[in-house]
Amino acid sequence: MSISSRFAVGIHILTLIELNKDGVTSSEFLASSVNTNPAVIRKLMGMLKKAGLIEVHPGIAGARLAKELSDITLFDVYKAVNVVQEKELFSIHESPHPDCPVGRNIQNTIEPLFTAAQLAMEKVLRNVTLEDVVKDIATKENIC
Amino acid sequence: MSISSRFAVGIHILTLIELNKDGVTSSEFLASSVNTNPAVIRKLMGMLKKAGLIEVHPGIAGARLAKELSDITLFDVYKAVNVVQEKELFSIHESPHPDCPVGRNIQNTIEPLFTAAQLAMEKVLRNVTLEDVVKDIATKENIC
DNA sequence: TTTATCTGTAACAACATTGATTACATGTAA
DNA sequence: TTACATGTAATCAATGTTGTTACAGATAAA
Repeated sequence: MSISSRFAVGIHILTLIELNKDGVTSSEFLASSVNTNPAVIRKLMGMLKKAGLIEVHPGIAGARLAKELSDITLFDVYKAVNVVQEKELFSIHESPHPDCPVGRNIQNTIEPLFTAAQLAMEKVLRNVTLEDVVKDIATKENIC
Repeated sequence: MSISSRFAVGIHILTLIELNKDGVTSSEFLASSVNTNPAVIRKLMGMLKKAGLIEVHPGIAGARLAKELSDITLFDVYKAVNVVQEKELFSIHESPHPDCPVGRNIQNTIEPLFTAAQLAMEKVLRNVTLEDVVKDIATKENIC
């Protein structure tokens, strides 16, 4: 099972808004680049807006970044699109049997281990900004 | 979205096999402790067996660990129960538009970042063994 | 004010995965 | 032979994802 591609698409959206900042980045334009439906993009834009990452207004075409590129980390996007809940990357089975020494302790024993693993993953995401992503694409395109 | 509880149940199974090593750990016994169906347990036991973590034989009740407790890491269990594929904790949208500078590069740019995050998470799992889990439960039960 | 165009959002379908359940074939030992 | 265990397939309900359609509401321009 994989984490929803909303995360990757969210990064795509923000990156394209930046690289197209001299133009109008509408949901249709984004949908074409991502290769999906404009309604899907608008739903994601709603999440990014709610998280304070972009500015977008009903009736007005286009979206703009609400923060500096270097102030937006992949973790911000990850949280914005709501793909993984806090402490819930891994799920633990409910209601193990309380009469068993393992059953009555397994959840409390496992939980901090799973949380530590999740936090390690999230720490990597915190250390990458959209600026890094944009620069990497610029390098690949030789427009640096 | 969460990683399947097969992972947590796999840990539960192995831990209980160890703590019940003087008895017979059948799928029914395990199912009772986990609070699920014996067939679910047998399916998981099949995965753990295939990964070389336990020994179990058709027609013979009970399972035994195939390795030392300290030689089984959470990562081994995680791989055994097949909850996350290599490089696929995060999914990336397919077929972005090749005519767009972002569309034609986003996958290659994002992939190593996602992989790094996944590896950081897995590294934590590699550093915890079943022995740690069993000891923690023993401590909680005051049977240390 | 009307019209065109955009965002915001809800409803629905198609699909995949999970976990539970049932059933039964197969293997083992008494 | 019998009792009981594992191995495994089929099915189902519940859930989440993604795509699609439709339409309400906001805005700007004619």
